[in-house]
Amino acid sequence: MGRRKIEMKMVKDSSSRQVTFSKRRTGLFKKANELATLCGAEIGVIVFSPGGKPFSFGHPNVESIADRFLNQEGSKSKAGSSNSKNDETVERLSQQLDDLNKKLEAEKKRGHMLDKAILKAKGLPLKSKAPNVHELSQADLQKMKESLEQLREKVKARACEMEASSSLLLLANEPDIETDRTVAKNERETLFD
Amino acid sequence: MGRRKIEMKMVKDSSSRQVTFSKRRTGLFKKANELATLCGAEIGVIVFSPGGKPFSFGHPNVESIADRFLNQEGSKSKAGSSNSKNDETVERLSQQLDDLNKKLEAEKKRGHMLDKAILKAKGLPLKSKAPNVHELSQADLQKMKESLEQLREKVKARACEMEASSSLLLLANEPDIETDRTVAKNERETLFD
DNA sequence: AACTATTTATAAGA
DNA sequence: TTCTTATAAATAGTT
Repeated sequence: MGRRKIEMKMVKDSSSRQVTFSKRRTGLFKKANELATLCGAEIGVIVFSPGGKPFSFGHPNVESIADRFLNQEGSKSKAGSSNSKNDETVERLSQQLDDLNKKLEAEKKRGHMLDKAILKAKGLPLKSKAPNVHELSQADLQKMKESLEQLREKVKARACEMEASSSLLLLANEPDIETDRTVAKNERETLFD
Repeated sequence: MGRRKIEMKMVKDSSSRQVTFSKRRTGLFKKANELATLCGAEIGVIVFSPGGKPFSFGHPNVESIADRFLNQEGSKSKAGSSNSKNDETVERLSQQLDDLNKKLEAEKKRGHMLDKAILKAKGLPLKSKAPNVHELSQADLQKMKESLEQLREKVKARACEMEASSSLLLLANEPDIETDRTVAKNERETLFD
């Protein structure tokens, strides 16, 4: 695989093993997510690192998958009426979690591409003042302008959509949640440099 | 992937979806096995097909992994209540939700900044017919044009992702754009210098 | 954390 | 379905 093929046995060097673990765990979760998305499957993945640290991926969430799997034969029994409310809560939270996860994924992807686009743009010349500008037809320029404006609209629409759903989520679930500006700042302060 | 790249959405055709599910489930389990082997990790993977049929992979076995995962937190306090397990789950999910909400907030900021950049771009050269356009070289215009054309091709497949970055790419090439001083400085002051 | 040279995974097609 | 194959994706080694 990759730059070199590796033997399928325990990686000896502890440091390399940690790196491999991290990379492959990420890859595994991604694959699991793709399988869930493409096929509508419900998936739970639980990984304990060599150090015993737990990681998990779940669609819609690990707990429900694990429960369902473990109780496949035993079926449900002790269904007290006091549990039904909690069950509903779990179901609702799970759905919200799933939804949020999807949105986050989309946003992260977009952000990453944004980074790349900006880096690319920085490398472009732009110094020369061109005399041959007229070789592009006015029609071309008009087309470009229109496209740009369409894009603006789409971007705006998307921003609004996100804001709306976020607000809804907050209202429905955490009325007193606080917006964490610190996280926002820290996560992207090196973006545009 | 493969012969063609596919959209990351539910495969519509039921037959194709079944094939995809089968292939990717195999691939996922193989990856899980490799991770366990290479890193000495303990892994459990549970998959319910769209039809509700269960599949699982475990190293050393799924049950022990699932048990360990479900009980690792349940042991910390109130063990007497019959609702404790559900309560733990709710608590866990709530925490995840909270965390995700914060991350979404952070990502949303990117969208807002995009908006600001685009708003700033209004009243830029492209809007007024010609004068400022002459300051762009033909090569630059050609690049912009090509970017737009590439963009159009990709709109179908990646509607929400490419348009934003492409817009910014075009805007970033704009020599007359101003930075928005009202935004916190470590967020974007050096954006378009 | 980013970068590539390669290896793997896999979507279509036979 | 299983096999093939062209192409996309993952990733080992490196910086």
